[in-house]
Amino acid sequence: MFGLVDCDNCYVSCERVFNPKLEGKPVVVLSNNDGCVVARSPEAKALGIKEGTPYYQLAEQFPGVKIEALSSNYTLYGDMSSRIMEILRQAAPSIEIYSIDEAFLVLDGMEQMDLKRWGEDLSQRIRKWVGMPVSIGIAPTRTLAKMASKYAKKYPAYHKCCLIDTEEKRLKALKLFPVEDVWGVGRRYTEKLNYMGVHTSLEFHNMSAARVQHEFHITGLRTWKELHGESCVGPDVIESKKSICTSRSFPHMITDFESLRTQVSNYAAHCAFKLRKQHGVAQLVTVFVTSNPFRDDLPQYGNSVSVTLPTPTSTTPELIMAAAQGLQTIFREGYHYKKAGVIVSGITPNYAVQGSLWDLPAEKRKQFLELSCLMDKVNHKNGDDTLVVASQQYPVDRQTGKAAVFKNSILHDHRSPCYTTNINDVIKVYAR
DNA sequence: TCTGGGGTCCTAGGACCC
DNA sequence: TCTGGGGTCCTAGGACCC
Repeated sequence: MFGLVDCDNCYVSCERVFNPKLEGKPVVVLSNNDGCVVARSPEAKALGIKEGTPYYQLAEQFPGVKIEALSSNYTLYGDMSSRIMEILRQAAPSIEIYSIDEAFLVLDGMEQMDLKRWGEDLSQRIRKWVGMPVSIGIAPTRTLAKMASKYAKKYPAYHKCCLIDTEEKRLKALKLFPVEDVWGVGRRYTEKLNYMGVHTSLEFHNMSAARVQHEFHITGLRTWKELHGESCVGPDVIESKKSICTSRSFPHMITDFESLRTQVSNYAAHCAFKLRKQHGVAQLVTVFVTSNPFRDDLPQYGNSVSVTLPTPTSTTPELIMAAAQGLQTIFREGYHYKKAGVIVSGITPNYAVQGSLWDLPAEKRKQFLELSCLMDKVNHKNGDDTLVVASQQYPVDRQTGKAAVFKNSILHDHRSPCYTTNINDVIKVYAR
């Protein structure tokens, strides 16, 4: 049996733990730059606020309604998440962390227990110890466990835990569950299934395996098997990432190469940091830029390029240089750029690096690596971006004397304090 | 004025090999 | 007029997830 633990309205619930005044009100949490809605309280959902709604449209769509809007605070959510995961680790034989607000539990050897009761207790414990409401689904496959958790979330009578452990329950659950809500069925598959006259997961379940395989390939067939109770969707427990991406939209559009290069340098530096953190090195650096697709009045442009490094590396200077080199080949004058990003891939462990004839001298790389690790240490101790490579803050604004990077940094005007990780934030709150 | 970020997997088709 | 057979690897794009 598998369990799936899912936080209810994760980001909003995190905020409410430390600000109880938000209870019972429509609350939304916004994406970077306070761009659009990424999380909603039940009250906000009831109002009809859709996920992904641009923040500025809320006032137009809901005139006169008081909606609490908060900037996202990932430091807080990440810390709350790790507390919950720690409880799960102690509760289950093994867990697979699936995302910041979800984890699968592998319940091997617990089949004889009263799993319904066990799940209800676990949910209550998390609520009591961390303050987070969670819904739990338990079933023979991960896909069915996901389905069960949605039932647990929707119907209070389940007491936060829904168990699918008999044929009867499985078929009943399938019958009442829209196929588009099945894990593994996205927008495109839904369109196709609806066109074929399939609307509930039971109808999908009743299709022939051959037909499913033909129309939806191996991925669709796996989902189909999972609904039949055959476990075949892997946990994807990935110790180290196969690719690492850092990308951002800019609050103000960028037209000049220097400013864009500054942003790209920062993203490359961040990728390098994440890479070192997982003890990896990357062979490929991809840079992409796009204009603003919402501005019909402006010419559109988007492009990407990959730069292969002679030798895989994780040093900040090398990855910045590769990214800047890539940017040079795709940058075009005359466009208003809204977003850029850097992806590093071809990742291997850093102990198995194959050298190259055309490489940097070993001594130079060693220096770069030592420098990068030193930066990590200083930045960990004193805060992000205490030490940066010069190109990350170039050019300096002649009027203000401030670096370009600060001129275009992310906006988050409604961010809550980092209650659990920053003592200064906590002191400020109490002082108020 | 203002529209997010970060991943994985699969498949088809092209390049290349003998 | 006619131009083989069998394979691997890589990449872009499309699907999915949160």
